[in-house]
Amino acid sequence: MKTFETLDEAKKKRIMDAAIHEFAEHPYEQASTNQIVKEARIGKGMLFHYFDTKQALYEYLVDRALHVMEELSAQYIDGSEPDFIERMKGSAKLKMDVYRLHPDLFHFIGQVVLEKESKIPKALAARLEKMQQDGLTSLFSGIDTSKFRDDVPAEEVMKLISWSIEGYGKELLVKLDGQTFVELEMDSYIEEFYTFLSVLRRIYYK
Amino acid sequence: MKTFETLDEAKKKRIMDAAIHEFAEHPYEQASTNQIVKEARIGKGMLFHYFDTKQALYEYLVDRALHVMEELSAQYIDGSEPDFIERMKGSAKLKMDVYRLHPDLFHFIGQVVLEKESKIPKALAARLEKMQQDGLTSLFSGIDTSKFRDDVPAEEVMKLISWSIEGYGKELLVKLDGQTFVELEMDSYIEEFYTFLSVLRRIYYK
DNA sequence: TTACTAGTTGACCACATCGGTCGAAGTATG
DNA sequence: CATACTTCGACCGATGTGGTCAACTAGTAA
Repeated sequence: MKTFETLDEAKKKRIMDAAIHEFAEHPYEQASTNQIVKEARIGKGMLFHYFDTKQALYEYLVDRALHVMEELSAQYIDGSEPDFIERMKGSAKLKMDVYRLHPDLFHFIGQVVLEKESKIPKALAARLEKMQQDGLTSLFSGIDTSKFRDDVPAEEVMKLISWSIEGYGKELLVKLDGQTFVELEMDSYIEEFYTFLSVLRRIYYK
Repeated sequence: MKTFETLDEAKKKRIMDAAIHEFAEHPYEQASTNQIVKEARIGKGMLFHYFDTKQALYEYLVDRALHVMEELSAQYIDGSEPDFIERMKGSAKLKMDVYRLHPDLFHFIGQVVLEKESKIPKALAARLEKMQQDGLTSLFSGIDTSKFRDDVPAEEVMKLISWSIEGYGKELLVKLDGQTFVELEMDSYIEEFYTFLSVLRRIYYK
């Protein structure tokens, strides 16, 4: 790990991308260091020179992934915004940007969470749990529920809205699958998303 | 395969359950026949006596799975029902019962669909595709859209409703996770589900 | 030129697991 | 006792694993 940090950025990125990609697609035991060095176009020796063991590489990646998510979450999600849909908008944009900039990050973190017996030290596990916890509370607490229609419980309104946005996002991902994003196109998708949110507002707000 | 059909039901079920479970959790190449015989509590020799190869076992399982799904789909989904939510109700009940009676069936079929280069012969692949196609059309075509509220396009109303039901179902699964189902409890969940549907009706119908 | 260093490689190691085989032991029937 | 049918799991060659290490390269200093 000592020498890894001093590598030129391009090679560092190649290695981390390859490793995150591999760990995103397979659980820890099935993820192959052979596959990682092949995709990163480095010799096997180098990987074990930078990281003494597969486990050390894994923990390094989890740490970096959590770091990125922590930074972005703070940046995108405003816990003081009382309007539910407005807050969901931030969360949706967060997801979109993560998908664009770090396509494998969500899958990677997902795999870490799914791991049967946690492969990570307590300190990392705690950060991971905190992130999950914060993700929920920062979305659903401190919301001004008086704006919602009265004939459905506020709790249920929030669930229905988030399920709808989730479904919309999933459909969008399928539509975008494989497409290379030009910024201009992206803007039109965001436009469409905002109209979708206004529909939800019409349906679920007074 | 000749002798397999003549086994006593209990052993047959043990083997099929074990095999479907294994193929549901891993893609074809990673699924282990060793694991299957262990879980089914039979010797390895027997498995390769009933099915000559892993591939033959796999194809047999896909055929049986499709058979079950085809039967149940016909039984639960009424393509002539013009009310959208009513039709979704049938589909939701189908899913619930499959989860109860054949817990690994959905995952198994999902894995078959995900397989990069299809491991199944054309005849099976065609049945699989037909099932997926029918699943979509039988849910969304021939619906009486005049009942929907006018300020949102009918297409979008149907998506919103199905996303909401999907979210509800997923939450229910988490709640039920690990719980052993007593029929009585089950009824109360169905009751709750019907109230949920009536909420959706209030929201999305005129 | 020579000597030393730092970076890099992939053949190689012991081990595990894979799909599949097969000789032998067990059981039932005659 | 003999014959036939089940059943088992040790075993096979092939493949893949995380990790090592002798050897090669390129640059620098004397």
